[in-house]
Amino acid sequence: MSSTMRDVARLAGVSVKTVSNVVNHFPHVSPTTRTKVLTAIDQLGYQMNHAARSLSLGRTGMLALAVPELRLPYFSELSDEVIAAAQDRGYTVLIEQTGGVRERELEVLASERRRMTDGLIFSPVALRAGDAPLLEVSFPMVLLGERSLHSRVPHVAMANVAGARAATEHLLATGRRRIALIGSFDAEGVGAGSLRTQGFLDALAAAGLEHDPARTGSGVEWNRATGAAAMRQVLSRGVEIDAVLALNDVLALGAMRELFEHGLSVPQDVAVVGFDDIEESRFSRPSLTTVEPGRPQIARTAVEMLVERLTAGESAAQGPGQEVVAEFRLEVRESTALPTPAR
Amino acid sequence: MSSTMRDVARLAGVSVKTVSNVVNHFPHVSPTTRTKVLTAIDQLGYQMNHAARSLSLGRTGMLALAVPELRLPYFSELSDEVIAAAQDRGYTVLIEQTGGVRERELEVLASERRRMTDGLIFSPVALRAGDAPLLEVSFPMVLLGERSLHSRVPHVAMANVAGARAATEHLLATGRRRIALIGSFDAEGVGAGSLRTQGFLDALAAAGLEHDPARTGSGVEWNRATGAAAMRQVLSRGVEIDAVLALNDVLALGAMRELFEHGLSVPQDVAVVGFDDIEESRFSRPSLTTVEPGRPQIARTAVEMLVERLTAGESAAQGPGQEVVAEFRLEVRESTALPTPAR
DNA sequence: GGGTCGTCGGTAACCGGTTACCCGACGGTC
DNA sequence: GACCGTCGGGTAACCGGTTACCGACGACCC
Repeated sequence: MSSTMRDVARLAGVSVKTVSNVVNHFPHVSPTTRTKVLTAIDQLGYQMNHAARSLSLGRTGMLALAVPELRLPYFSELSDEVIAAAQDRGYTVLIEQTGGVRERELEVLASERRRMTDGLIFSPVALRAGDAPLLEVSFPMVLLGERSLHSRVPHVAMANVAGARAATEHLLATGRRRIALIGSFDAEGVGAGSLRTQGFLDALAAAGLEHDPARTGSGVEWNRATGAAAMRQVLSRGVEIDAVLALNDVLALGAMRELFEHGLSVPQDVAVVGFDDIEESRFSRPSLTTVEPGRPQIARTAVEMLVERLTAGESAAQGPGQEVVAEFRLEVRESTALPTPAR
Repeated sequence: MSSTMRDVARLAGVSVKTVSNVVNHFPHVSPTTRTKVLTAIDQLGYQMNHAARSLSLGRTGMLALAVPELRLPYFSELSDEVIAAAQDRGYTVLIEQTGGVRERELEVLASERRRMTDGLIFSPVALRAGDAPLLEVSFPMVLLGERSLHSRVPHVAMANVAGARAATEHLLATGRRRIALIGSFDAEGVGAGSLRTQGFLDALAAAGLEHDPARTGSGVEWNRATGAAAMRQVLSRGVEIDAVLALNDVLALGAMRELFEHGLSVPQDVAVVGFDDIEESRFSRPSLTTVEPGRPQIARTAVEMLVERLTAGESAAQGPGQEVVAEFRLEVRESTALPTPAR
């Protein structure tokens, strides 16, 4: 069907080595020879066979990115950024979805696709503390997540505790005292949920306040529907609230939706804060105050760390479990605005 | 580093052919032999080298999906559905982004990644009528889009004209007469924009109405920000409106946001309809009436058509440019609700 | 009991690149 | 004019699977 390097070599009257030298931009090829080869390639419409190259080199040029779900805005935006960063370094990204389910997250580590990619950027959300040993894998991997889970695997973390704490402090600073917590997490989990909750509780404690469990709306899956349901749960208990901290933006958006259904206005009656800074939060009504966790930096850093491992050769193994914590920023928007003084 | 089929064969005391037979689930392998081989595989932790297999078989087991942008909800949801459908058939999906830019869409057709995948599901949005010949490619491809662009390439289309017409008729049926059109498109384009606009105009014409160009808000890039800007444009002209048809959901969401900024309420003052039925539209405030274009069916059908081409062998070339048009459904939600009669 | 058929498994060529190693040619030096 | 160093370019082995072809062995039949 398609032509091979041998065909090109024959047509150009050179050897396969020379063709290889040309396509790989090796030095030490005379201009005349180069031209001959390029002409032949053009004439035959030659395109390199990627499988053969991979087999020979022992690398595929692909990185895998494993995320819970692509349809969650945070992860689709993250994927976009990872793809861009990888592209800059000559890598192609293969996305895998785990559904945020522990079994499927563990499967990712042993998947057949590990043999199709040179390395993995893995964002687990359902693994537990006891799973740490399973992360000691033999292939290059960079984790997106919390330090609690892994010992010697390099990873890029976000400031979950500090971010949630800052968000909560912002609510406190604007006079709110009865803050609902929307979204929960697997008790054995070590993911963002427990850390963000920690930051929330820390801020309350520092202000001498205690969290009333009746103000917690549970929802392990973080999407709009569970956000709405969790909010409904809290409201149905008849407990008074003047603010909401949601564990992420989509939960917050679902919660806002539910508040409106109940005739409560944001931010006049209830202030709302999210976490993630997805694009939608800038266009919701009202726009959502949220924690920007440094997602572009996370994507870029993860790719850089992984590519570095890949190109470092033998020295790769020696590297200690590197950790980078991205810088966060609180994006204050309408959902936590104070009533105008004039009022 | 890792072990090969030869190693397994040696340890199991059989030949590579037998190992191959076992891992590929060929019949005619005695249970005892199978067990020996599986034990050896287990013992060595053998995993097949994917590149070698691809080289030998001449297929990679990967399908490419080229979309404008993953961060647009419509495409992240579509990607999820395509990945699921491909997985069911044993294929892995590689996502490529074109940014909705014509040059990059053309690049996709010649990309190095074509050699890494067995086929392509391509959703072009910026190609023009004159580009049709460029789509006569030598590799298996299924297009997501409009029939106007391609002659003999199999494709899966959505009912853009009929869907937009139904949406517009719904607005007319609820008494709206001064409908703004939000979003525009490349005049030379043949994408969804022109077709949806066509459906809109058709519906108006059928009702004996004419569209006032002052009610068109332009925005070629379809996202929330342009939706808001387009709405602002229309409102700033001082022209009266009682409804909005946006060319897709994110434009509609941006437009709603802008209407609120101007103190207009939806649906009391202005009714709004979108197109795509992204998940967010069910949770916006108010929830958005929209056209559900049959996206799951589109994803499934596209994968089925492509896989069929791939497995059909030589007969593949003979197939005529198959076309499937997905069934749409108008999802009526709050954004077009009639004021309650009691009022 | 010998021949034939069917089953199971071995051998080796092949997929299409990369690259270690080698050689030939050419320019420069004494 | 002979020798040496340098550099462009050729040959062939190798990456790790798949598979055409072939041989061996057991069962079944006459």
